[in-house]
Amino acid sequence: MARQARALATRQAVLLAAAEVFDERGYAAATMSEILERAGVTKGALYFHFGSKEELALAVIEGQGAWLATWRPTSDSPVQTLIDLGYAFAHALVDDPMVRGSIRLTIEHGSFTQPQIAAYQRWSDAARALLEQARDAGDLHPGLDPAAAAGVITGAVTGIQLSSQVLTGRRDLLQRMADLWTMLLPGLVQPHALARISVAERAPGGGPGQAPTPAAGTGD
Amino acid sequence: MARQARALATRQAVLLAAAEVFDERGYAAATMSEILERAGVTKGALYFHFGSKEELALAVIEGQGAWLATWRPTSDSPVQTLIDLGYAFAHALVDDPMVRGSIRLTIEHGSFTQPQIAAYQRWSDAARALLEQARDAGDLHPGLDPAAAAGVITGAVTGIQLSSQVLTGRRDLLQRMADLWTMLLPGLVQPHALARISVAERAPGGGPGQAPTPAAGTGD
DNA sequence: GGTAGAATACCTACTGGACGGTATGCGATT
DNA sequence: AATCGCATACCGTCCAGTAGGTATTCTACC
Repeated sequence: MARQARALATRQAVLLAAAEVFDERGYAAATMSEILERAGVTKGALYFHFGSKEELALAVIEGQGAWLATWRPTSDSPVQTLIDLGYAFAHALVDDPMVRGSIRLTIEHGSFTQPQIAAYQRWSDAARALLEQARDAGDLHPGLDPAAAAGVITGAVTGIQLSSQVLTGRRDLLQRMADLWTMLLPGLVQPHALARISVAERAPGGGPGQAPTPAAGTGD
Repeated sequence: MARQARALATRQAVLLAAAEVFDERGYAAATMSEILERAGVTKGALYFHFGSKEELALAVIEGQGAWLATWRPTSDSPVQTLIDLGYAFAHALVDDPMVRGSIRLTIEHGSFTQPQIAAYQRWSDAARALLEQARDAGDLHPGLDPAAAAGVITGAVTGIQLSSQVLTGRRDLLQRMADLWTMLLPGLVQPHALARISVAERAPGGGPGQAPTPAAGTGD
């Protein structure tokens, strides 16, 4: 597909710079000039890889899916895996510029319409799949709808993350995540399952590293 | 202060139009031209009342505080009041353009920094006050921190609202709110108190109407 | 293994348009 | 008659995108 290694490198540089600028300024306020400058490439190079500002933003959003796709279960317990996923995501929100930019663009629903619906859906689907496993294992409260719970959890995580960012620059994100799980789990899982779950973060680092295979090309 | 009734009317028209446009496009993508057009006023009129685009946005954000300030407890039970407040807010998010625009601007943390922190804080403080009352009444789980719970609740509501907007244009907002309370309350209040609380929406309409006294003037 | 030439990858300079904000003037209200 | 409230016309700036040329890398053939 992409022929030269050099091309891949500049493409990645552009994507990273774009993610950073989109994260800091938002889509509309971000300027191509700042992205160019930060990536250390020229306008011609950028527009060779990405046909427009919007196309570039879509490629950044796609990075979120790439991150999620690298996630692997961390426990036999689906609920525990869900909690671990939440913490890994929280770390990515602090450390991984691609994820940060992607999330900001996803939250800004203005300019586009379809793509960030897909992004939300991906998270919700992942959570629902884990919750369905938990239900089948008899861990959840009877009558609890995994889809509804998945919606609540993804929404809550989204909002927790957002308020943490606005209020403290995400400095208290981990604490807020712990608070969320502490208060939410009793309404989801039965007491016998609750006893086997660690609500606090387990592994200090956690999460997939930088995605090895970058976003699929949306170019040309 | 404001001398003529006509002036107040145009000011309100501008504010309303601005709230709508900010809600639909976001701060940066919103143009003054569209606000002018929708308000049916000219540039001179607008800039007489608001010195800049940012000042106009701040006035819109202030509408959120005005809405919250008109809220009055709806029940003897603080927790029930909190739930009712959530539903009233959900209705305002659907019906009240000022609240919608204000929320969108609050969520976009890019251009400003201070004001929307205040907006978040107001919600968090309101929730914390109610939760402290609930704690003093012995309704909460012992050891539960009202401030932490308030943070979780405001964050969760923020995110629920946001995902509902992106995914369904807020059509399922009420359902998602009900889901949230159903799953969250067991982690907050003790069983004996839980029995006295209605998690579903109680009054069909609900919430303060359009704020009678508009936002305090930031113009001069 | 050297070279023509064809893609591929990138650079520079420019453009057209839109946008926020201002200067100035004029009727209405007090 | 003086302030208030608003209208019109204009300005400087900045930005996404493009046109057209240049460098780099790959392929093919000798």
